[in-house]
Amino acid sequence: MSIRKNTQPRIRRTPEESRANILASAERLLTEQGPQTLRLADVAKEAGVANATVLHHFGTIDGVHTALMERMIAELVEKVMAIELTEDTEVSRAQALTTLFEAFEQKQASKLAAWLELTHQAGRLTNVRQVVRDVTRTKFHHQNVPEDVVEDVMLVCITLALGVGLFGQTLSEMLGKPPSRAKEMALSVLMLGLRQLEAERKG
Amino acid sequence: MSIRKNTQPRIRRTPEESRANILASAERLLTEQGPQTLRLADVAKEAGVANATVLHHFGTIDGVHTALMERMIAELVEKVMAIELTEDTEVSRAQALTTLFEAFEQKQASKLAAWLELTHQAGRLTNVRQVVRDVTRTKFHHQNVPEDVVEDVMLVCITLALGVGLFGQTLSEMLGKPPSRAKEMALSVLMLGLRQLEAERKG
DNA sequence: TTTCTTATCGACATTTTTGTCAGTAGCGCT
DNA sequence: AGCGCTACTGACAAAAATGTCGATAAGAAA
Repeated sequence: MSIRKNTQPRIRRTPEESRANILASAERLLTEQGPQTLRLADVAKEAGVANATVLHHFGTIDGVHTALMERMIAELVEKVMAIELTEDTEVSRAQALTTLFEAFEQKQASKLAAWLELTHQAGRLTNVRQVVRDVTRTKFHHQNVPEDVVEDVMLVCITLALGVGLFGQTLSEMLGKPPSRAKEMALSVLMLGLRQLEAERKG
Repeated sequence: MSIRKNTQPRIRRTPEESRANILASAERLLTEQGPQTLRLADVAKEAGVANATVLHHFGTIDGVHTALMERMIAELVEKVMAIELTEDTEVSRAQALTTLFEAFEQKQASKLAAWLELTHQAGRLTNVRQVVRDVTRTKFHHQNVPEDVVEDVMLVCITLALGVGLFGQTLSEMLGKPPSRAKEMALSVLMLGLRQLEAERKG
């Protein structure tokens, strides 16, 4: 006489699918609830699996954290590298900047960056320099501007994009303005500032 | 026959001193080790007191968090309000911006802000709007610029200051540049951009 | 000195979170 | 159908973190 536990039928995924499912849930938690909800039980529940299943695929909860960081970093890098800047007109530059801002906003890449910074894990971003170098060469090589000037400019753009991505919406709303106001203002100031910087270099 | 435990002599502080000591330790932990080290045992150890002592003064570990947030917020507000901008020349404006950047950098105010944002506690910053209003009125009332334009400008400045404060150093170093490079570049671009914005408004 | 208040502490209790393990069940293969 | 592999699970164990409590001692006041 066997006792029949009324459990749900199991969903059996490929290891890749299962890992992807768990990481997607973790990412949702990170961006919607904050890093402190990235606990074993929370992640497992969000993913709809048992705690032990998470550990089966990632070893420890820290393994989940690491894998999540790497996944999000890869996503972001891909997005940034995909930004088009074939010709450097005002219009195309504005578009590129807008895309950059959105890359740091969507998928909460800025939150990831802040998380890394606060947890002193920014060292994981080992390829930032390489990415910036690649972008400098591939997108700006047709300009006659020294590479380290381009890098300095990208430094400001990224810093501002991160600031806007992380704080823009909250700050805008705190001041009783539409949530995209910070982004818009940042874009304006950046465009004008960069134009002037360029003019100064030439003049 | 009494057993003499070899314990350190107790340090007895006033409640205010004790709270201050604990909060200072917590702040040190937050900025040097990250938010996840703001645990009861960590804070107590850093402050050199027993766990129970921390709870005696703050009730729960969350009480410590709250008190710390409030303390750091008050500090920051004080610093921002102290920024001088009597006359709006290029030089005085540059000084004011530099001071603003440093206010968000020192004492790790940007880390506090990121912590609040990530933990969805930004609502604690209830007086941001009031501070911005006050600054607008007291520091800019001599200008003939509409108040909400001033507010928009301050929005960009704060966003950028937060971005620089949180990510500036790390990003600069990742690109193989001196740690203050992001701040310097941000200042340049901001100054030029604001000047242009002003010119456009007038023209 | 003696008394009183209370900041402080160690020991313990409770709760939360992580990790282990042996057995179960889905699925492809023969 | 039967077999083998392994993703999956619940139950349990271990560790970590928070919080409670009675006793102690530092300092002020009588």
